[in-house]
Parts: sequence; C-alpha cells; structure tokens
Amino acid sequence: MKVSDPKNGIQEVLDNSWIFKDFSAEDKVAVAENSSLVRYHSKDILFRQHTRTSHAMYVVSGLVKVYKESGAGHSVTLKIISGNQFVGLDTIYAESEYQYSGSAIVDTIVLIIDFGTFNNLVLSNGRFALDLIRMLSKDSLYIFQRLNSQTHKQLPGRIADVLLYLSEEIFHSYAFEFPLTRHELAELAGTTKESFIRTINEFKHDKIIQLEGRKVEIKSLDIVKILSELG
Amino acid sequence: MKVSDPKNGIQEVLDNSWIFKDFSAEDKVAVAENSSLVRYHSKDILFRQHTRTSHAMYVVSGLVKVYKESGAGHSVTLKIISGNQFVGLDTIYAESEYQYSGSAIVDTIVLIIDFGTFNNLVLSNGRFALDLIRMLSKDSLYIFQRLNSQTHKQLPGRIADVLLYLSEEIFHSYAFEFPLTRHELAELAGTTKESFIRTINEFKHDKIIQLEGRKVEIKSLDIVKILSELG
DNA sequence: GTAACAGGGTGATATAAATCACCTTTTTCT
DNA sequence: AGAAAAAGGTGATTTATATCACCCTGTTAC
Repeated sequence: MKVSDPKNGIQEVLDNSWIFKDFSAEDKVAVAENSSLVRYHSKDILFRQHTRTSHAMYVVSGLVKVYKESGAGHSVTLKIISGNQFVGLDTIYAESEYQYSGSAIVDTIVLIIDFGTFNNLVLSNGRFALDLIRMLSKDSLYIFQRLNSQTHKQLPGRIADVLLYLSEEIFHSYAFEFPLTRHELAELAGTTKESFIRTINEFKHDKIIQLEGRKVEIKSLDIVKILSELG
Repeated sequence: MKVSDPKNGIQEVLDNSWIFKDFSAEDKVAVAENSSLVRYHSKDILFRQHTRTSHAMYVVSGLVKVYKESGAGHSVTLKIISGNQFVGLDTIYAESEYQYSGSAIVDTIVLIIDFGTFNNLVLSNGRFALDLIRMLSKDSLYIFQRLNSQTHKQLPGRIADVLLYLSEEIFHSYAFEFPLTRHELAELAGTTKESFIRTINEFKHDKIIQLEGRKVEIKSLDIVKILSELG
C-alpha cells in the first residue's frame, strides 16, 4: 500500500462522494484533517480478522473482498464492496477486533478515517447517522439472503445467485470479467473449487452463459433467475 | 394481540429500558405520544414477510422468532429476539416491505413506535443513533457467524451452535427449556426435523447433554464448544 | 367420541456434493 | 531461463444428510 497525493485527493473525495458531499464545511475539515487516502493493489490486505479495529474505512474506488477465515483453510466470502461504500463498519462498532478480513481484489483507493472523528460525526450529524443505519441495514438483509441460500438452495441455485450478484450489484452488466479465481468464486458460492467448476461448465454447456476463462456473459437471464428461485 | 393499559405502561418502559431511559423529557414525550404497547401471545405474528413496513418495534419482554420463508415450506430462522431489543429494524430501514417475518414464541410485549417519530429521534439524538448502529452491527456479525457455520460446519457443529446460542445468548443458563418444537429448532440449525432429532439424541446418548422432552441441560460444555469449533 | 392433526421419533434409501487423486496450463519468482 | 507455485480442470469414490415412509402419543376440532 502507498499513500497518494495527500490533501487535494481527500478534498476531492469529500466533495464528490454522495455520503460526504452535503457535509457542512466544518465536518469536511474534521474528516480531511483526520484521515488519509491510501492506495492498495490487488491482493493487499486492508485489515485482518482478529486484529484490533482502529479506523473507519471508506472505499473510494476499486473492489474489496470481505471474508471470514475459520480453521483449516476454509473461508466464506461474505460480500464484495465496491466504490462509495464503507468496509468493516459493523465489526468496528460491535467488537474491538475485526471479525473478518478484507482484501483488495483490484487496485483500490480507501479513505481511512480516524475512529474518534468518525464517531463524533455520528453523534453530531443525524443525517450521516441515518445514512449509516440504512447502509448497515441493507448489508444485513443481503446476508440474510445469503444464509437462506446456503441453507436451502443447492449448488446450481447458489451459483446462479453468484452470477446475479456480480452482474447486478457489482458490475451492472450481464457481461463482465470474474475478478476472482475459481477457488474464490467457490467461496462466494459456499462450495469447493471442483464443484464450482463443474457446475459453471454445465451452465456453459447448456448455453445459459458464455464463458471463456474469466469472461462471462449471462445469455439466458430468465433461466438464471429460475435457477436462483427454485434453488 | 391486545393493547394493554396504555399510557402508564409506556411510561414505565421508557423509564426502565436501557435504551430509552436517558432520553430527554421531550424525547420521551414524543415516543409516548406516538407509540402503543401491545401484548402478543405465543404463535401470534408481529409482522409478515412481503407486507409493508410501517412501525419500529421494541420488544419489552418475551421472545420473538425472526424467520425467512422461501417457497416450498422451507424456512430459516434468522435469530431469536429477547427483551430490550428492536425487531425488524434493518428491514424497515432498507426496504418498504418486510424481508422476513416475526412471530412471538412466548407471550411477548412490544412497544410499537410510529416510524416518523422514530426517525426524527435518530436524526436529532446522536446517542440514540449510535446505539442503533451498535445494535445493527452486532446483529450483522451474528449472521456472518451463522453463514460461516452453515457453509462449513456439519450437523453436530451446527447443533452445538444452537445449544450455545440458546443457553448463552437467550436464557443465560446451561439448563433451559426449548421454546420451540424440534421442527423449529431444526430451522435454527439449518437442517430437517429428522436430522435434528437424531443428532441431539446422539448428544444425549453420549451424555453431552441431558434431555427430557423440551428440557435440556448442557452437561459437558467443553465438548459442546469443541464440537462447535471443529464443525 | 372419534377424526384429524401436530409433535416427537425411527429405519431404510437416495443423492448431491465433498473429497481424493490426478493432470495441464499459466503465472510468479529468483 | 527454469523451477516452483497457483490456477483451471477432470474422473472416481465416499459420505453426510435429506428424503421417504412409517409409527406412536397427545391435543384440538366438530
């Protein structure tokens, strides 16, 4: 990681990102003076499970994988964070140690804000607090869906979910490039590399998707949605 | 459901529950004038998935099961809410329709607060907003754990988790009575009634727990914890 | 009063997907 | 450049657990 051109970059973020742009001048100054803009490249770790929490992190651009590691090399990917969202908010508010890890999956710029400053903003700026509550709520609901998926759907349904998640929530296009290895995609679908590969290749054979290496295109959205719904 | 002795009951709740008790006099009045105290009995539904959200609900006493129904009679129980917590906060903040259902599993008293009033409190009372953020965050982390469990642990581990959850988080005792049928417990463990019964009866045979009908007692906490950790 | 249902329970069978054991190709490292 | 490691892939085998098909008991309903 390396710190980029300091103050000017921060000011730009504060003036453009939806969450900060309507802040009062004083609030912007408070953030600007107590944060730093950091650039991570692919595979860099932003924070690691079981280490002490210390800052609030706002992803300016890029993609971050949030995952939980539990003994024996098993991991679950909880979510992918794209630009203009906070990472790790829940864990810094609920525990003194990170309850999951976060790593950049492409080059990523993060605004790292001093926790005390951040917290004072929550206390004094109701609008900001409300926005955070909305974001945390949306996150919760997504994980509820994941839990439901993992509990009741079988593989094809879960893989359809991954395809829909990446296309609709992350890339906003039905043609995109997997930013993750098959192994990591499997962790997002709650399965193993082998099973993921087999199932996605079946999708390809059945012409539901087009697939070459990491390039995918959903060809039959209806079928993907049916697979997701029927589990 | 029936509305109980109105104003006096509400005042008592506001003066005693940790979240409201330090409110200013005006804030308490605002809540008191825009909420009602409702008593549900076991099996009553507080709110149902896919219906419009409208109020904030604070569980004064009792137990509420929060569950997601997905086609074909499959449900997952997301969490059990006990006294002095909000139910459904995330869904009212993120969506216009409930994303899950909530039903009382024992007699339960709920303070139902007008959403507009509630929202104004969030905007004007930073302390309150912060408390909500902390609660939402804790909830999120719990579901992350559940997702991890469901993805990587096999049945004995998940059932150990249910036992630990109920004893440590809900009843605060290693001897308690299941407030749910075996079928519902299975939905909390992400399995079927049959598999739940078999596994819990094995625990009984192995003297890890004592079990008679709905009465359970964890006899060997170490083993339960090991089962939970090893999955 | 007995039918019907919900709850608790058991055994046999089926099956989805994990695991194991490889192989090939591509990328990374020194 | 060449070795080592990571990524992508395939087939055979194993296994945990869902599913099916029941049974019994107690409660609720008409």
